[in-house]
Amino acid sequence: MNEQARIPRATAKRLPIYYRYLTFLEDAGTNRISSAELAEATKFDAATIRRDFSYFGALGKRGYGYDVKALLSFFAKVLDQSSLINVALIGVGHLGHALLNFNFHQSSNMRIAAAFDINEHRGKILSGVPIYDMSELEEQIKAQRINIAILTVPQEEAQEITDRLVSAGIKGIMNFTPLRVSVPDGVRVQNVDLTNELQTLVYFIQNYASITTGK
Amino acid sequence: MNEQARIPRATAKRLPIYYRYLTFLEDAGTNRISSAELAEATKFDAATIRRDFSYFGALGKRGYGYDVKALLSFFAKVLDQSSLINVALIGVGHLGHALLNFNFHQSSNMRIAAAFDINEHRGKILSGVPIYDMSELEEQIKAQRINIAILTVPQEEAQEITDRLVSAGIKGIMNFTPLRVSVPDGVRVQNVDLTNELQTLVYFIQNYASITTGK
DNA sequence: ACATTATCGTGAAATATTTATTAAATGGAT
DNA sequence: ATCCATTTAATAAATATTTCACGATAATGT
Repeated sequence: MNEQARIPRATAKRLPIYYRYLTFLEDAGTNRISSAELAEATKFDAATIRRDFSYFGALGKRGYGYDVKALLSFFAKVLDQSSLINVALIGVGHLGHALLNFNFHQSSNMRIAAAFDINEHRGKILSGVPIYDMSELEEQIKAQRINIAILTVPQEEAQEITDRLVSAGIKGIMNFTPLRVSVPDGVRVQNVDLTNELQTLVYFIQNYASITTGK
Repeated sequence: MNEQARIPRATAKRLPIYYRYLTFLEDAGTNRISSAELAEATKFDAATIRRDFSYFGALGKRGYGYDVKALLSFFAKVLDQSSLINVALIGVGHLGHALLNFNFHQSSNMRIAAAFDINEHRGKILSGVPIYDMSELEEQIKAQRINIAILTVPQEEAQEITDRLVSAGIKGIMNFTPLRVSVPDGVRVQNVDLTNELQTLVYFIQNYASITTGK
């Protein structure tokens, strides 16, 4: 049932969550896991989990569950955990600083390899990451073959910098600004809008009182 | 509640985004806006936007578009922008610090009114927000009638603190930890998992190359 | 060896969401 | 005043996603 027909997006978004929990289980020495236990930990419905896994083939054993090691090494391949992925951070303000200290590498194969800001920090190394001046953006991104960027600049600059990122070869942007930036086809933007998340939370509390599940 | 049939969740999540853009338009002195223009700014499909608005009744005029002021004041009511909403921040690490400096109040009716951490910062005031010791959690949350919390504590403590928050009356949690915490019915959790967002971005870039839209 | 139990995989049903289509209404141009 | 381009609202169709329900099957216990 495979030949890699495309996986539903909703499933794709859950993949990293499964992956992380599986690494936790392996570290804990757990050998087997059922969809029901996985559901308990991830808060996704057990049937959803089985369905998700089934897109990749029959990974489990009936009456038994899933073998943690096997599942983990399979998902490691799916998520391509084999190589380190370098990411650029654009804008080293408060949030940028926090992200520099946020150890992505600890629980994934990603790390911030370069950060950019206007003058203030240039030349410094913060949390082991060199800070470059914005003028070096294209040069460094190309030289370091980075194709993912985290954008934490003031809203006013977001579109202009996005354009520069795209022309430097960036293919994915995690956008922390409230502006919905425009990008050409082939570039993907993941918006992380903290004010919205909070406002949505407030709205749901006031209007959908008894429904629990987030995301 | 009201005679209003319940709005789809997908729509509810877009509401704050519409709201913010409408405030921007009003500030800019724009009087009318079409779904197509709104689509350009928000990156949602114009038909989706019209459908979203239509759940609230006929807010627009055919052949004309939407009146910015009218739409804005309507959404202000829907999102209950009338009163200030106090939020608690639990955990003042790097990310917590960034959130203290992140001016939610500027673009919404929310603000962090109290922050909690173990000893290090207790008694201080950071970015105008008093920092309390974790031991005062229940007391302060009840006294200040806070029902939303932002959780940026180490994963190991997340569930225990969540339980305390819930028993103190918290109804909504914006969870920055990778742990999927358990909460009773009536409490809503919004997970913001930065590592996941990045990993998802990587996955989409590698597997869905030409599809742009995020979220 | 056999029964019992656990648990997957999946077709089908149910929900949810987006997109296409069309008729009706509006404002502005002629 | 009439026509035309615009643009919504409503209905229908198409997609996407989740959930149900159950047969199939592996592991375990007797």
